[in-house]
Amino acid sequence: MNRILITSAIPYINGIKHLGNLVGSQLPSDLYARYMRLRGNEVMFICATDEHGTPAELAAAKANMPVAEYCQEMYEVQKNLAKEFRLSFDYFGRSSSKRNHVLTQHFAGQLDKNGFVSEVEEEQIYSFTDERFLPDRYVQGICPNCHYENARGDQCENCTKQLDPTDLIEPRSAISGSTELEVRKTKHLYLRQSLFRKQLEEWIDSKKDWPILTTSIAKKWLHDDEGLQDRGITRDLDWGIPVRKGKDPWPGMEGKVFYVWFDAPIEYISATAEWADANGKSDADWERWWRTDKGASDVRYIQFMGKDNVPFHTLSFPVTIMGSNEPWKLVDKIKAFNYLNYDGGQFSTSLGRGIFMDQALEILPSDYWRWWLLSHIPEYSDSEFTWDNFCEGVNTDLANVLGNFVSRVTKFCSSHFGSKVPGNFGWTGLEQKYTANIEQNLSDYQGFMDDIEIRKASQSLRKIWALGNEYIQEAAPWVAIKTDKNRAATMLNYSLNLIRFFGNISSPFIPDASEKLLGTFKSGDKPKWPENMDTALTSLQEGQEFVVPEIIFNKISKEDSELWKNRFAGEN
RNA sequence: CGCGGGGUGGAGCAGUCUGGUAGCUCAUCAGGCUCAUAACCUGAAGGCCGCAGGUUCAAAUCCUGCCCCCGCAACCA
Repeated sequence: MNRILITSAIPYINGIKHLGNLVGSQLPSDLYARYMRLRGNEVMFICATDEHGTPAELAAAKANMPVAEYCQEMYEVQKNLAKEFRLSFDYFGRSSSKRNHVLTQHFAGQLDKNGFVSEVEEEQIYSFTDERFLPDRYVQGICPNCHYENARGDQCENCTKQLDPTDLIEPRSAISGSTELEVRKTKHLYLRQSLFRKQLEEWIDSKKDWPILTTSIAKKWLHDDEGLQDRGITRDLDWGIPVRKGKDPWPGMEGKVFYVWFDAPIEYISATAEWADANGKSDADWERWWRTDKGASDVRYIQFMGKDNVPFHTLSFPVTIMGSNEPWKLVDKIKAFNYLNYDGGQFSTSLGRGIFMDQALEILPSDYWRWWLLSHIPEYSDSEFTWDNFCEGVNTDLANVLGNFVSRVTKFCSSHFGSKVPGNFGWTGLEQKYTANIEQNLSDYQGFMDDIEIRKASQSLRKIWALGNEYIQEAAPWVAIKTDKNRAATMLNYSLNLIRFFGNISSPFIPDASEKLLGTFKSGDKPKWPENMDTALTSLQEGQEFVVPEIIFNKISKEDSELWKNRFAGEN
């Protein structure tokens, strides 16, 4: 038994996430966590909400709520949606937790003590109307280069020129539109990442099993321009973790908070501590996952995230860990994903374009989404959600191949033998042939899951389901029943065992359906990974009762698909 | 010459590292079955692997140049 620590990138608090967010980190990490548990490993699977920063404050203001209250509410919403998508987190924490405050301040103190923090005086735009400093992106104006009217303070999206907010002609606040701005001097803490360039490069080079996407993004930031730059880790905001050196105040930094990207990854650790608190465990119980001096040296740690998160996880957060000079666990493997687009464009929260987690569950159960999203996950390039592809995938794989197999077997069996498992009067070469074939595919499936090759794993699983139909077609119990009832009984015994087998191996992808498949036999079994094929396919007792299940997956009709296509097309 | 990813039969993808008769799923067509959710099974047709050169006995795969699509990746998250 191995110990596997799994974290999903933590979703930002300002609203309900769309399917692109879901498929980029939470869903694949859940797949892996479920698989690893099924294989008998000890798993700690952590996620949380990422609650700090300007967008959270603005979203709260828009909702006319105090920011803490807003976050509390959205946390509950996200937590509940995660549950409905069957995301099996051991703990779903909050980056605003007490634990994270303490730990973030602790890391900052350690980094400072070790000389990896510097204080930098810089100029920032302050808006009187908004009563806040504006991040570069929230300053708009006319581009000095191309005269585009809505250039942002970090970059002009029209001519792509990189800008400073002070370059803009007629600058205004993107929040209020106010032009009552001034440049103010303000002091911030910088993380001296540049000192770690060599160490980071060696560390990244030592990782041979990371996706190209992960390493190429990391390398880009290591080598671009003058190489890895120091980064500001504090902000002039109200909502966040107050800047402190461990437990002590930080002179000159009063009223400032840590930058979200500094405290967000630390929440992976803090959330594990929150897990311990919530379950009446001791510090030792969470530290054995994170402290290599306290039992974590045999832990394998895997992170899941979208490509936009990669620089923080390959560079900044490792620097935070390394620079602490404390024995915290570093990540072993980073699995990063590209983006999922929606029907020819991007998902858009502001335009209401695309499908959001709550809406998805209004129209179909989670397994439909889980299966399609995972089998089409943007693993090696951006991929696209279209209703035609979605319906095709769901109807073919889930309804026609898997669901229909269960129907034809259970219905045929109950009409000829009653709702009891018929006897096995001995396998022939046919059963042996299919067993061997399934075993081969199971071994592929297992290999792909171990390597986190999700699309390939889904193809192997699908192939196994299809073998059920191929078997029953070739066996043709509807012919055998006329002349040799025992032979027909054996075929159905084998087929019913296949249903149970499918239930056992499919649960990482489709946990609810998996439960239904196992529930067919009224045994209340939990999914269990098959260790031996012969045993797995002969495990049902003769005479054991089963129920003919309701339709497990309904097909999606053309009408529904058209209806949904229009509903989610967005405003424009 | 901003950077990264991608360009393989109608659609979605694998194969490219480690050159050697181009593979999978879906859709199409034909046949079979009739237990089943008009489902299932079998077979066929369909591709000069973005373009142009080069290396080689041999290139989707290696090298050079070019074209096209997607994304923006720390100071929004």
